[in-house]
Amino acid sequence: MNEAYRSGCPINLTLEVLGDRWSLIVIRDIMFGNRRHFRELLQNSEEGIASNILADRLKRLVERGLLSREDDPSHKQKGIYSLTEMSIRLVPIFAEMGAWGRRFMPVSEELSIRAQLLEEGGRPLWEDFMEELRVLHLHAPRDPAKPSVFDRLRAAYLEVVARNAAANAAE
Amino acid sequence: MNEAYRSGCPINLTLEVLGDRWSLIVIRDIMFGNRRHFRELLQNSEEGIASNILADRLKRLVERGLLSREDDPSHKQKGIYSLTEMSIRLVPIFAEMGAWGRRFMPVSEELSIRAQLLEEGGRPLWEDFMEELRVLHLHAPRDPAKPSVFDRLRAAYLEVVARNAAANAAE
DNA sequence: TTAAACCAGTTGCAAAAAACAAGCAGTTGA
DNA sequence: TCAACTGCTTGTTTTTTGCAACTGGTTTAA
Repeated sequence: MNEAYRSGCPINLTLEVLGDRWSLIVIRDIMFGNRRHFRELLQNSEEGIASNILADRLKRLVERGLLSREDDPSHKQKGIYSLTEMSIRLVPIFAEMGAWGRRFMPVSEELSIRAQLLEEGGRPLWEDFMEELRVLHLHAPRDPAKPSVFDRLRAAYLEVVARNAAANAAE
Repeated sequence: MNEAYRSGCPINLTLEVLGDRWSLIVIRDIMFGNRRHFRELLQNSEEGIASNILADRLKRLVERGLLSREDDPSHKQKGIYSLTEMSIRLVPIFAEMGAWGRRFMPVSEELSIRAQLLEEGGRPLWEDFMEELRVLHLHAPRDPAKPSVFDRLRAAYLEVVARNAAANAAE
């Protein structure tokens, strides 16, 4: 019943919905890691989110329209979480946050290669990626001629992982 | 001494520094409202920040390099808070957050006119604005030929405020 | 058919952070 | 000299976070 916002400022309102240490992490994992189930989000979490926090954030994000939840037809207990148009449009914010983090924070190569591609690709790439996310999460029709940005980001990430694993094995 | 980050992901690292409900609000007020003293930030706060939270955030942001603090020569007790290159480079993130907030959240006209201009102006305007912030906060040399983005944002805001005040008075 | 593994969470508790209200000592200007 | 102003601090309550164990149901494989 607490629908009173602190102010009508767009920055503030964005912060009131996303301004905590976990909400964007959850959306990031769904968006870039294509994790769609509770356990996937919990167990593959790079940052080690706790199950109660994850449950709370998923609930809140669904309530606020940033995620949707459907039952998985293949398993009675599984739920499938999907992005909505609202969260798909966070791509530019993620891209800018990634660029800023890469410039000023001690990022790891493996985890920042995707941010680098997103930064270099610029807005046209972001638009392609958002269109792909709509196909993946909103059941929008797919243009089969277009190469997948998602696959490109994933391939670049796996390449760095493999290269570093090989370098470590050689030591 | 808790310098252990949760992960080396750029998104996560950005969130670890800025992912709370007040840090970006404080930077926003310094950046767009040109509030440079503690009391200015406290008393003009649209969202009503508490003094202990403000003190804590200012301290943290200075420690992490997002703000700098100098003594005000005109008043022995006053401190002047300034943006750093690190926080000036948040302009694109603010612009994207503003655009997202405007699209999806119940923003007020008065407080979103600046976000609108920033969105419409795009990256060239952001660059101009960042250059101006460097003049204002980093003592960088000013190009006198360039019209001030800061003044344009401020004028647009005051115009909306005045228009709405006139409309209310006429009722 | 039955046991083990898997599923999405929940519960209880301690610690940390946020929110609120009041107060403080030094500084300034009249 | 005194009121107003300065950047905070202190004490208390409330809320959020983090951790670990647990729950009731489902699926899988022997």
